[in-house]
Amino acid sequence: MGATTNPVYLRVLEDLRAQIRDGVLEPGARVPSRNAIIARYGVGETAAKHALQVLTSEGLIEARAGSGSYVRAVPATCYLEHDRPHFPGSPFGLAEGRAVMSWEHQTQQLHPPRHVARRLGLAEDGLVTMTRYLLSAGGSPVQLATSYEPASLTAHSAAAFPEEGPFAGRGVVERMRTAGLAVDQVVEDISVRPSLSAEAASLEMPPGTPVLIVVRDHRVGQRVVETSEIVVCADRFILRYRIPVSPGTGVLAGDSAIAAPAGAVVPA
Amino acid sequence: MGATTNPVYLRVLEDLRAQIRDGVLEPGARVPSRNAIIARYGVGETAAKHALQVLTSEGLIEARAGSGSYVRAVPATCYLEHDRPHFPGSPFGLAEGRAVMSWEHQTQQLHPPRHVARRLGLAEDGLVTMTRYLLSAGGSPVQLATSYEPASLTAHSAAAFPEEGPFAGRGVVERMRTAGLAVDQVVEDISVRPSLSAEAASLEMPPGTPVLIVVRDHRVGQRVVETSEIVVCADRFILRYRIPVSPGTGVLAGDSAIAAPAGAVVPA
DNA sequence: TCGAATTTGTGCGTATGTATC
DNA sequence: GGATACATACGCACAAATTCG
Repeated sequence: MGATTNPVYLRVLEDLRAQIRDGVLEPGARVPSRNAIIARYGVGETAAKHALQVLTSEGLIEARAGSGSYVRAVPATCYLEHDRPHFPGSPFGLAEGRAVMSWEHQTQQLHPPRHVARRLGLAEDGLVTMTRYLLSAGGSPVQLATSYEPASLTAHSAAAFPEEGPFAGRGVVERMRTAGLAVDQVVEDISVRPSLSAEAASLEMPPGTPVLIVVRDHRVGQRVVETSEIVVCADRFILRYRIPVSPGTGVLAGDSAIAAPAGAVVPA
Repeated sequence: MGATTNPVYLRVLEDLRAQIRDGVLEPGARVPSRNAIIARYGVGETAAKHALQVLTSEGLIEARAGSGSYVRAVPATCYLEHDRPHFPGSPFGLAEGRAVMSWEHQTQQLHPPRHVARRLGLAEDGLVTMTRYLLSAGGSPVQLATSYEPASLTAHSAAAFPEEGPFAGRGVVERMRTAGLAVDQVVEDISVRPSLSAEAASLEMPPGTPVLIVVRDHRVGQRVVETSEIVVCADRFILRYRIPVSPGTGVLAGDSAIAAPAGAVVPA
């Protein structure tokens, strides 16, 4: 029948969603099968199918043909603390100290994709140094990061490559300093999109489930000297920013701490 | 029939996706209807339906009942800058100065949900002051925020209610100061989940579409004196954090401005 | 202004292939 | 091999929204 009232599948969908959220259906637990849903909720096959499909596309359940649908075992959502010092390619580290973070990296020089060239303010034929990172903890992948910097900036310095030479793994700010560039601002843009299949494979997650994207620019004045994209699975991780509030002052100190005087707080 | 070879709907799906990607179907253009797909590709109704549905869930097209499906003209994703000073209930403001942000709010006292009580370190029967905000720009809703603070903290001060009296809209830090509480740290946790139907209604978006959740705590030492949840549509908005790098120093000053000095500022 | 045609949204049943147990 | 479950596929029906003559 048509939907004179609320759609039938919505009733099933929201009930199951609630059960998952509230832990009635624990991670790894089996979700009622199509036939079970038909019987329990008194709906048709289409509605049952549709509800399960939406839950799948939301990343809440995972369907295994021949077996059943299961609540996705989210390994206890993890906090990624901004600026755990410090891992190459990313300013985020695991909050739990025990989990050791390891990484692989791979650097090459190439002509960047257009959107990167635009971010860096580069000409068509400009060369960039691109470094890919895969950060893992306890054997399972956590973050994917891709960093771009104009090759011309560091070409003649000891820091031409992020992960080689005396400045390996020392961070963008310090490396840029050796090239005479004083980074004065970092901008991080946080967005969400469905994962591409390549990313999903690297991060060992089902393709299409949402990922958090952090695009981070290192700037010298208005000029962007490095830009990177950090990809993390959105349902396993929470990004945590800690913002100190200078105790002496009153007016919105907490909020403005992020935009104002780091000088007073950070040891020189 | 079963899928001995490639699924039928995939042929349709990938053809349409390619046409959208390559600009053959421009933003705003009409996508072939169900019947048109059936005729043109020689597939059944199910396949046509399924292909269109996947394109919809990927956000590539937008379906209007009675009219047709159209290539989605992405509504120019908007930046929400952290700490545009300053809007009640949220530290995020629109990057574009022109767009005026307006807000409604509503305050009441009640016994908080468990997860809030836990965050605030409150007993079972504790009372909290809850304020809901709906921030809009140009007539359309942008952010939904809910703030909780223990009623006992501000009960006897002039700042008992966030949006009344002399401290209306002055921000959490300043209001807490009048109650003798020196906020020294703000923690923001960023996560993603599918929108609940109530949220979706308030934000005028389709239910189930992912939303960005920012859980923000104001802390005095280890004690959380205010906690709030900010909800924004993940499709349309990008959260932007600007982090200043103190020019004098080298070692990751920019990054650590946000987290490292915690030892010096926050009492363990 | 009204009604017919179109299109999407939702719903039903059924069938086959294939993976899992 | 058999039972179960999901993926894909067909067709059909009706409600609600839109469009257009």
